[in-house]
Amino acid sequence: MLNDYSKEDKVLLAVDCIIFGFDGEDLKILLIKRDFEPEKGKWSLIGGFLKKEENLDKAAIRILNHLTGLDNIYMEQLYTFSKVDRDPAERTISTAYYALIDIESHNNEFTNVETSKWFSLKNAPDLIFDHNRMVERAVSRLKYRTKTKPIGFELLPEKFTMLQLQNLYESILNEKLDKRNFTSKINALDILIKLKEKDMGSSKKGSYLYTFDAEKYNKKLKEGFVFKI
Amino acid sequence: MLNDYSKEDKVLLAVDCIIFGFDGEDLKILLIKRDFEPEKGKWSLIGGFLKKEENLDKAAIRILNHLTGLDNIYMEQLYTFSKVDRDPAERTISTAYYALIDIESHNNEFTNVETSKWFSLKNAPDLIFDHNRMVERAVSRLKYRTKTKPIGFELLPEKFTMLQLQNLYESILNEKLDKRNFTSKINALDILIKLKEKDMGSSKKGSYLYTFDAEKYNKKLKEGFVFKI
DNA sequence: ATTTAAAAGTGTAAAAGAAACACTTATAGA
DNA sequence: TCTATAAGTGTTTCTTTTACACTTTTAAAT
Repeated sequence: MLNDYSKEDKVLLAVDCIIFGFDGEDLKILLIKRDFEPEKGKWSLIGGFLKKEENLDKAAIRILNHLTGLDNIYMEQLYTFSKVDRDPAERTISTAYYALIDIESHNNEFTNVETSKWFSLKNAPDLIFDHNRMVERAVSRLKYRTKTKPIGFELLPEKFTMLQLQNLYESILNEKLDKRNFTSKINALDILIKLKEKDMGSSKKGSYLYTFDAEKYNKKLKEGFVFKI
Repeated sequence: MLNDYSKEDKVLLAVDCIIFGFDGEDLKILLIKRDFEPEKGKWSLIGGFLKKEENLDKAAIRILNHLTGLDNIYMEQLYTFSKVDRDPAERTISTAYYALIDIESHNNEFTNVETSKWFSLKNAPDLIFDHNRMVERAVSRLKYRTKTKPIGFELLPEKFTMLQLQNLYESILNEKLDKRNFTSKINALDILIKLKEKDMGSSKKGSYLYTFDAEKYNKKLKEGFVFKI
């Protein structure tokens, strides 16, 4: 006897992406203005539908790439939202993903969307459907992840100053941190490379640039190292 | 212009449940022997398909209740698994949920499944499809949750001893804990009620029984209390 | 009645980690 | 050469976590 799948309901499975960016000041999300009904003209996350021949991770990458031109971006599945009437047009389920991108280095890549815009989390507009709840959940996941995985670097340029890193953590965790304690904590992790090069833009003295040493981090991971901010 | 949903692929959306139980010794999961193809005769999580008129939480509750008779059970959505060929019979996506139940008090309720069985996590059999990976993920989520939310009590009888609680935490976290440190940590949380009653089964002296004080916990939550083991 | 055995119950000291805190240095630009 | 500005740097205090062992209670055996 074969289980009879044919009687079961099939549904549309959407993928929506919360795209986080950081401009050195504020944590931001990328939103688009919908140019189709329902909810035309309102702000929304970018999204699309899963195709039969791809898995959700692939769909998320495709959708992000198609709408923004972005490639090779950190993404993580967040949660699947399934309220019956979440999309008034049709019964859809949506699996939310969040993505972390460095705004600076991808500044010119938003080729396919005229109507996309970065918003500071604090003054982001109201979103369609259940997208506000998706963002909420993404923010709290991001807080947790940045404390336990070195993913903050995904939001920064390749080279960054200690102050930029601290500002990033302060924005994500939504709290002020002590400069000396932060610096020594980060240094104690021993997963950054301090460059000879300085960023002279922010002060007269200039401040040293760092990069994340992914190789060293992975090596330490294997030896039982636990990342913890 | 309305977005044309009709061109998009629809898929079967399954729900699979990792059911955790605790017998005072080991952390266990409830599995069933499949009596239909594919993979007939192999062990599997319980599962079913989402119906059009319900959301995933409801589906998970329905599926758990239908196959086990269990009701009013702690459940949480875990992750959505979507590998293209995860089910060889047909393209299905599966959202996994995990449930926590107290084995003792629900001992006689497994009415609808002749072939269900509790397995210690350590010597659970190999499972069909991607169910092993689901269990892995559920275990790690459970570890995290028990450290940060008072959900361990869901796995214990209404009244329990301090030692039972410690054994539970040791099983979930997979590490030995110090009795004195554990007791004072739990007492410091101040969310248990110590009963006059003793459990005389485990020793000559007998050990005091406790219950979780959900009301007090919720009141403390509102005042900013953070649960942390 | 007394002894025995077995788990329950309890506190303190040492170590580690987190938090608070302020002055010196380097350098561009005036 | 003076000035203004952010960068860079250690120590002390407090809090939290860990390590550790003896006494108490009582049922069961003698």
